[in-house]
Amino acid sequence: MPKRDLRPLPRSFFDRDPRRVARDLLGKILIRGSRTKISMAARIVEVEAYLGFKDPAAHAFRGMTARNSVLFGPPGHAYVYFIYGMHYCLNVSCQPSGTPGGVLFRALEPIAGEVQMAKQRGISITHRGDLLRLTSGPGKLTEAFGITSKRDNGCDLTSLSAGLWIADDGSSVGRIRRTPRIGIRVAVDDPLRFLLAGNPFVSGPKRLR
DNA sequence: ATATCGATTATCT
DNA sequence: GATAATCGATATG
Repeated sequence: MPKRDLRPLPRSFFDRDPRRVARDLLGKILIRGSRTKISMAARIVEVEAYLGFKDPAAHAFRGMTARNSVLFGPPGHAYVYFIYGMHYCLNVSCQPSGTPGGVLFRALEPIAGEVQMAKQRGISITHRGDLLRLTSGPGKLTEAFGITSKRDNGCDLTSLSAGLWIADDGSSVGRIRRTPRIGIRVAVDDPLRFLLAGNPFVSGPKRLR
């Protein structure tokens, strides 16, 4: 019997190795809203872990900069960065201050607020399958959730104050699959991508689903 | 000051 | 499978 308590996950949840956080984040819910109203909600179905100084693919690998400083701060905060001149990506910082690490949100399964998501994505939902294009990619899900500037960079995802948080609705997750990460050119063999096996909202090539 | 490239997406062949 | 779109961060001169 699922919980209906959708309060933010505690900071301690994120104060761990990004690989552990990534795996445990699958099945949780990303929520946009306020104390009185949830405007959007979607299940986390695909994430990637990025480590610190030992991970050449991580933004934190070459040390702290103005851009990646959130990764070096306390756990549970949003690291939002701009990529390819047109997309934003959302991460959550992991591990204690001084130890960089994070988890990239790569795909979500919409639960509520699909109309608003479609509006912010600039697409209409007229065919079966259009829902699949709402949040099935790191740049898509940020656009759907209105994370379209660095305004959200650094916000606390363990609090209601930013209007963006992560909750556990008590639902059980099915089989979890690990694969190499997508879109990187170094450390291409490390299996740090985690997904709900067979979930239709997952991004990337079919062979990695 | 200028060049290169990226944790992507949409569109075309 | 290949490529354009588009810009901030980073590297190099």
